[in-house]
Amino acid sequence: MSDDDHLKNLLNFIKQGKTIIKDRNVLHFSYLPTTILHRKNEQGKILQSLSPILKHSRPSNLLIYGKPGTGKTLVVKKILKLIIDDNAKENKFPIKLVYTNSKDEMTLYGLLVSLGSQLGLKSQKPLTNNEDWLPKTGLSISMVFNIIIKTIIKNKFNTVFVIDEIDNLADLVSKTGKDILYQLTRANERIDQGSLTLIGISNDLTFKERLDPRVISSLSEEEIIFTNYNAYQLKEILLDRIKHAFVDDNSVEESALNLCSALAGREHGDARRAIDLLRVASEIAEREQSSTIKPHHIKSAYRKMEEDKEITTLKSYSLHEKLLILSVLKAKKFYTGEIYTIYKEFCKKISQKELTQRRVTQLLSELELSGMVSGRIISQGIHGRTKKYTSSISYETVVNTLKNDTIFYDLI
DNA sequence: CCTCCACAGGAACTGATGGCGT
DNA sequence: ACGCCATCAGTTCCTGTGGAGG
Repeated sequence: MSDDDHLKNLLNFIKQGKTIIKDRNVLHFSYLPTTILHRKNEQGKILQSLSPILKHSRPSNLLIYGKPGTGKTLVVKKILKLIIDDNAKENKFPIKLVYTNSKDEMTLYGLLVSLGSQLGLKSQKPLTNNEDWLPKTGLSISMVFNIIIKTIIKNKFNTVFVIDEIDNLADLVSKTGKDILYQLTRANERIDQGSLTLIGISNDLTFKERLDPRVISSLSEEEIIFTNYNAYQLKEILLDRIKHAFVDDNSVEESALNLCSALAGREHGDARRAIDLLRVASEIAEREQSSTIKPHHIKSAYRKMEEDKEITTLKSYSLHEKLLILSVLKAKKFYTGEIYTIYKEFCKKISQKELTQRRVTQLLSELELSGMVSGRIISQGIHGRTKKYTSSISYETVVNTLKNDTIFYDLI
């Protein structure tokens, strides 16, 4: 069958209404109208610890842990929406909810500005002079912080700051040496009108060890842990989505469903991944004009997602990082010294100035963090101590991704 | 038991960028 | 036009170290 014929067939298939997907949106993790299953306890706890805010007194700060795809953010957003809606009805005193994700804001400054703009601070200079505003750049961190606190006091806001992936922020804080987290947790001492509550969401259970002990004591007044979903729970979550997403409840074969939840359960019980997997599999099945989703659709979806992830990360790398990946693949013994030599040859071939070895080890560590390569420190006695790298991405994938880039012509 | 290799990885610094107010 | 401020890629200089071989 030619490509054109296949497309025509598919068009007919879709026109005849034989498709299996009814509502694609349901197959996205963050699609809210479906229930958040197995999180009753956690929802209750969060609501309880936030309840003082409804009585106009200061609730305790809250720290929420859980691996990715355990529904932390979803649950928090749901509860905050509930509180806001309820508050809007009674309209007694203003509650301001502010959500930021530290991953979206790569810098401390950006994060604070994001918080500020959600409090209603404008980034444009206002016409009247006595109005507060917050420029997107140019101020010192402490000035931005003071403007935010001033706004809270002036408006008597009961503010809840939700900081997602707060571990990331903690890293930023320790890198820059600025004490923002400490100041945030203690800001209440400066606020006589209104309040400030902090909800931190973290993927990393150990991140607290990296914090200032003063911050820990006030930040973790309450802690809630979202446990990983097991395969059985994942299956129930998927079943719930299947009910809404597909034309027919039986569109997903039992064995495929089991495989899907097992594959996702193996990787830290990540519901996001389970749902993504199902979505990609259903798209593949539809393209094959199959009436049901079979296990092999799940398998090819799994492979496709793995490869897609590798390709997108690879593409996002800088030239030197790409060169280093190539060097690791071309190396024979995989030691840092050898990789660096190969890398230098590559640089000479394409007449690029090579980076220092120090920078290269740093880049290699960064590549290791993102999972592109894995390294192991080995000691060879008199031959010194080094690190041995292996690439987790295949040579073919790298070549296929980089071959369109003319600069790599001579290297692959 | 000591030495000494071949790096790992921390700290401090530089120079460029980009945007602010005055 | 100038001084500030934050950020980032990259450099320079440095100390630390596991264990084979003497």
